[in-house]
Amino acid sequence: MSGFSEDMPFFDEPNARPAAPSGIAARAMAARSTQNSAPDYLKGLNPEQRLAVETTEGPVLVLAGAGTGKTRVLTTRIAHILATGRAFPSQILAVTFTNKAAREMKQRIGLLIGEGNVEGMPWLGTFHSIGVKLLRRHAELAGLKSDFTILDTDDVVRLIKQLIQAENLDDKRWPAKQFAQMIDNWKNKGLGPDEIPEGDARSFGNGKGRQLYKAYQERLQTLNTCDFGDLLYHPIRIFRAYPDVLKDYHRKFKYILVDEYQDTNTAQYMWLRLLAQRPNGGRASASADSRSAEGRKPDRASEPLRGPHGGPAPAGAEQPVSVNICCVGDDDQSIYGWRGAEVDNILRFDKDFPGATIIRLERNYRSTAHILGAASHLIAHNEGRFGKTLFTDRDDPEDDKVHVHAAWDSEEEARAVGEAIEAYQRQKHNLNDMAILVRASFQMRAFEDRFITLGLNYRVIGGPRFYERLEIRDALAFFRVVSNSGDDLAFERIVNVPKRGLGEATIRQIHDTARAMQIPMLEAAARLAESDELKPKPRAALREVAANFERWQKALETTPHTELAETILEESGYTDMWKNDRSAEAPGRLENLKELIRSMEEYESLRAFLEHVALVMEAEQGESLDAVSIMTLHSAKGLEFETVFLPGWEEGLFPHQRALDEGGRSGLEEERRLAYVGLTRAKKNLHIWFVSNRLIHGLWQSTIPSRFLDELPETHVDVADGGNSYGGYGNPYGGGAFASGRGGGRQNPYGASRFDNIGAKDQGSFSNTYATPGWQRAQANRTEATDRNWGTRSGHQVERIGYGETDSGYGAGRTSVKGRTIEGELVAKSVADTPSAFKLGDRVFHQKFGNGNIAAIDGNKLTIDFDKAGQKRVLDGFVTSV
DNA sequence: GTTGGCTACATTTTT
DNA sequence: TGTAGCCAAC
Repeated sequence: MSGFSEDMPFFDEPNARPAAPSGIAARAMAARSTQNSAPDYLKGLNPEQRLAVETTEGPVLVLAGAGTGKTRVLTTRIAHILATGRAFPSQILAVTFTNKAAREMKQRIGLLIGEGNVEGMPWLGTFHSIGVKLLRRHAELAGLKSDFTILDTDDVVRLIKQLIQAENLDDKRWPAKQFAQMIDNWKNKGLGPDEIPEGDARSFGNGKGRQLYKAYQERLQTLNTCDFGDLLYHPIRIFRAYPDVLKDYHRKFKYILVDEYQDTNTAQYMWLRLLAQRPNGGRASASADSRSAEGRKPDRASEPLRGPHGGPAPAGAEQPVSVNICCVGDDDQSIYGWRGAEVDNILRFDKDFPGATIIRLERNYRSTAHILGAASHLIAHNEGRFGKTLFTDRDDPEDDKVHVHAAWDSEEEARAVGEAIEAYQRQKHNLNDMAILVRASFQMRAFEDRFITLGLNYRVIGGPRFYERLEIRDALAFFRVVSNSGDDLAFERIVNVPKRGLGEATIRQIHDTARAMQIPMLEAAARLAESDELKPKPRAALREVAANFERWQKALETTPHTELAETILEESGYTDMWKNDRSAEAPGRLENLKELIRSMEEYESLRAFLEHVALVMEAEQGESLDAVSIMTLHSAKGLEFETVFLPGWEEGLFPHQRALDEGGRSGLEEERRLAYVGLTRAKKNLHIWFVSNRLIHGLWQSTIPSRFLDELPETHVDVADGGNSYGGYGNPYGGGAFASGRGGGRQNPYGASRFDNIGAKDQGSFSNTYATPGWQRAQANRTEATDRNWGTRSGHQVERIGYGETDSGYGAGRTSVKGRTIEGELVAKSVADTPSAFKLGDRVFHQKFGNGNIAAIDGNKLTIDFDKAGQKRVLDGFVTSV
C-alpha cells in the first residue's frame, strides 16, 4: 500500500540514531568531541543563529528579519543535523516556496557537507515539487496513474471553458478564468467539491459551481492530469484517508524545515501539520527531548487540524505530538495574503505547535543604520506582529540617510532616477548593484523609455516566462501527447499545428467520439481516420497525425529523448512552420526551440523534463550583463542591492487603492509590509520618490504623497530637492491619523503631511517632453527593443528575464476613482455624470501643460490642444479658464 | 483562416 | 490611454 520505493532505505534502519555518516560529517563530529571546539560550519554564527541551528529538537520558530542570515541558519541547521548523526539525509524534509530558494539551499548544503559525502540528499524542494514526488508514489490513491501530467494555467482555463459550455452556460457571463481562480482558491484552502461553502458554490454559473468543480476534477482524472492545486490537495486527502501511508512518512521524516513560513496558505499548513504532528507515544517522536510534550497546552492539542474541514488526525484519539519542525519566516515580510497566504499561520505558531521555541534573529548584516531605522519605524505602524527590531553594529557617519525625492510626474521621476543612476555609475558603482522596485508593473514603462534614450542597460525581471511562450507551449504539447496519450488538452492544442485543415468541425467530431467511447482524443482520431465518417482531406490529415504519434511513442523507448524531441518538431512540420514564417519574431522562436531542446539534455527522460517544466517556470538566465534591475516589489523579496530606488510612493498607487478598498486595514498593513520589504532590500543607498501627477488610464491625475512617507522617521530621512517649504517637520508621523478605522472615506485624513508641498516648485515649468526629439526617439526605440527578448541597439542592451513575446500590458493603475480626493475635491461625482462647465474652443490653463484650447468634451474629460504640449486628455478639474 | 473593429479592463504572482 | 480577447466579415 505504501508504495515506497528503493530510494528509501530507512525502513531497514534501526530505530536508534543512525550511525554517523562518513566524510566531513564524521570529521566534524570527531573534531567536536576531541577538541571541544565548535565545528567549522558553526563558526561565524552569532549566538541567536547558533541557537537556531542547535535547537534541533521540538518545534522551533525562527523569526528571521530581513538580512539576518535566514538561509544560512536553515542550511547550517541541516548540516548540523547530519553532522551530529541525528538523521540520514533522507530523513530530512525541507520545504521552500520558490525553486530559486530550493536551488540556493541545495547548493549551500552541498558546500557545507560536501556533495559526495552523504548518501542522497534531503527531500528538499518546493511544496509543489515535493507534492509531486508524494503523489507519484501514491497516484492510485488519488485515482491517477503515476505518470500523470501537470496542467498549466492555460490548459486549466481551456478545460474549464469546455465544461462551462457543456453545461450550456454563457461563457461570457461566467468567465472560465474566474472559475479557475475560484478552484485554485478552494484548493488552497484544502476544500474539495463537497466541502466548499454553499455561498461559493452558488455564486458561479447559475448556482452550478459545485457541479462544475466536480466535473472538473473528474475530467482531470480521466485525463490523468493534475493542476497545481492538486499537488497539495491530493497528498492532503491521501494522508487523511490512508493513515498507514501517513504513518510511513511519520517514520520517515525526523526533521522538517520550512522556509518563508509566513507565506504558507491553509493547504500548505494542513499538509505540514499532517506530516509534523504525530500520535503521542509513537516512535516517531522518540528523538524528541521531551520539550514538546512538556510544554503542551491543552487548547489546540485536541484540535489536530485547523481549517474548515480539518478532519481528525489519522491517529484518532491519541494526543498529537509534533516532530522536530523548524519554521523560518518573517511576519513583517508577508506580502502574499492576496493569494491565500495566511500570516496567521506564523503568528499562531506557538499555539499550533505547543512548547515551541521561538528564536528571533534581529542582527542585520545587510543595511546601514539609517535604512534599518527607517524600515523599523515604518513597520512599527503595523499591529498584529510578533515585533522585532532589527539592529546593526554598523555605525558609519559616512552612511547616507534615506533620501526622499519629489518629482513633478512620472517622466521627471524616471529622468531623475536615471540621473542618479548615472551619478552612481560615475562613482564606479556597478549597474548590477542597483535596482528600481515598483509597486505595479505599469510603472516600469517610464523607466524603460528613459533608459533607452539614455542608453542605460537595464534588465526587467518578472512577467511571463520562458515556458509560456507560444512556441514553447506548442512544442511541449507535442511532447506531452507522446508522453501521455491521454492528454487531450495538449492534443487539441496541436492537432492542427501546423495548419492541416482540421477545423472546428473535425475537432468537435474527434471530441465527441472520444467522449462517447471513453477514449483519449488521440485514439479517437486514429479510429476516425480509419472510418469513413470524415471527408477525404481531414481524414488524410488525421491519419498522418495519428501515425506520427504512434511512431513517436514507439521511438520513446528506443531513442534518446532530446533526439526524439528534435525529430518530433521536424516531422510534425513545426520547425518548418517557423522557418517559413517571415514575421520578425520567427527567428527568435526557432532560437527558443533550440534552447528548449538544449535544456532537455539535463534530464534523464522526457517525462522528467516535462515535470521540470511544469514545476519550474523560470528561465535561468546568466547575468553577464551589467544592468540596472527593474522589477516589482513582490519579485524583489529575498534580493538585496547596494542601491535601491523606490518610485511611486503616492496614495492610491502605494498603498494601492485596491488593496485599501478590498483589504481594509489588513490590506493597508500588507502594503506597509511591502514597503518594508522594499526598504530592506537596500544595503547602502536608498532613494524614495513620489510624484504630484501621474497618468492613469490615460488621464492625468493629481496625487498626494504616500502616507508611508510620513511614517519614516525624521532622523534617518533626508528630504532631497530643497528650495521649498515642506512646512517643516510638523506632525511627522501623524500619530495614527489613519491608525483607526479602515481607511475612512476620505483619502487624506492626515492633511498636514510634511510632503504636501514638495514638487510644487515645478509649477509653471511646462516641460514639454513629448515634443522633444528624445521622447520621440524613445518611442521609436521602445517598440524595437521590447519586441525582442534581447534587444541590442547601438551597444545598449536590454534584458528581459522571464519575459516572453507577450509584453503583458503596461496599462494599469487604479480601477476606480470613487471616493478619491483630488486636489481637495471628491471626483467620483464628476467622473460619473456631471457635465463639464467648459465649452468647445474655450481657452484654458493646465498646471502641467500650460495654455490651450478645448478641442473636444466627453463628459468631464476634455481633449485640449495645448500650445506647447500638443493634444492631451485631462479631467476638467485640472484646468481653469483663462 | 485571417483581419479589423468593437468592448472590457487596467496590482502584486508562485507553483 | 493601451491592450487583449472576441466576433463578424472577407
